[in-house]
Amino acid sequence: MSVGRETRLSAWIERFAAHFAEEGIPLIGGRILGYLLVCQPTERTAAELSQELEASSGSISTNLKFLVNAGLVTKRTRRGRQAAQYRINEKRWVDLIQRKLDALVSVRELTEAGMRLMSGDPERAVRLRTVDDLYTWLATELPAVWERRPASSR
Amino acid sequence: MSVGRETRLSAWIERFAAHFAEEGIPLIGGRILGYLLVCQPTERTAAELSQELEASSGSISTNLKFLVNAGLVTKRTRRGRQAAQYRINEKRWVDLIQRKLDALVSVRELTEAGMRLMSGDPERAVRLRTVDDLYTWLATELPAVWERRPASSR
DNA sequence: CCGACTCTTCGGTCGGCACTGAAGCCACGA
DNA sequence: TCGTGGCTTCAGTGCCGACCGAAGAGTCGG
Repeated sequence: MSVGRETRLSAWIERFAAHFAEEGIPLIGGRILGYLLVCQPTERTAAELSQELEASSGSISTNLKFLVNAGLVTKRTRRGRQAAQYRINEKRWVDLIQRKLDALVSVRELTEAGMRLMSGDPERAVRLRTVDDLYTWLATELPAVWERRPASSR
Repeated sequence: MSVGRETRLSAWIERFAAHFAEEGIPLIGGRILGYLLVCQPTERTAAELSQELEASSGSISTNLKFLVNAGLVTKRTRRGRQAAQYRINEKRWVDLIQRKLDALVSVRELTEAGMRLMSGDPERAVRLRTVDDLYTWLATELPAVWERRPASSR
């Protein structure tokens, strides 16, 4: 008998989380994202996430707060003493990518500042100029491409 | 009297290093990069870097090895008991950026794998599909833009 | 082979971040 | 006002990576 679907899914979630861990998102935060992208039903309580992902209630709370704050997860409260429900807000994934691109392009401000300090000594600036040219090109091209992204992602 | 040029330059180097520290490059490695981009003359020995950047010989050695390995710095050895000279290899800065873009685009492989696991349950896949579509779009657009980069950066 | 100099390696230290779990807080119903 | 249950906060722990500096390895001229 083959490995069950759920086992393969949790392996996928783990890879997913590992990738974003390299980008600075805590492991448990990445697991929450991966899990909420594929779980059925789509909404989960903090307690369910804690059990399913085998993480402490504290970690779940901290990471949910972070993700809700980033807009990637939506919190839905209910009347009564019922637990709040969390679901992925996949429409906001664009923001994640945009932040990445912005970080890349923002280096240009640094190289520009450096070029200003080097003004008056062109010879000394040639190395920095090569780098500055690159980021200047990026800063003009990337936003243009970004604007042309499909309407479905807005 | 105003702040001297060298003081302002080291402040710039510090900002430069701080930016790349957020991207995972050790602080001292970033300082080396910033310094080698603007120092005059363009080549420096490890001992000079150690003194100028106030870092231990061990840290300088480790970081130079890392940067040389990444292609961003070139090591030039000389006969006699002379110390090797290091200089920035600014032409390879494109590689740094390419790695960044590749990392971004590579998420698509993850989302695709997830979509495959979800095949047979389209309803359950709708959230992941939104994210997958985004990365698929990125994976087609970014390489195309990258190819159009100016010849001066190749 | 020796002495001088440079570079790398490596144990040790330090700081910071992720995570835990318990205690406290809050919201709600009774 | 009290009790119940869920959520957040926070001190404590462990781990990992950056950094240091000394010791060792390598390299060359004499």
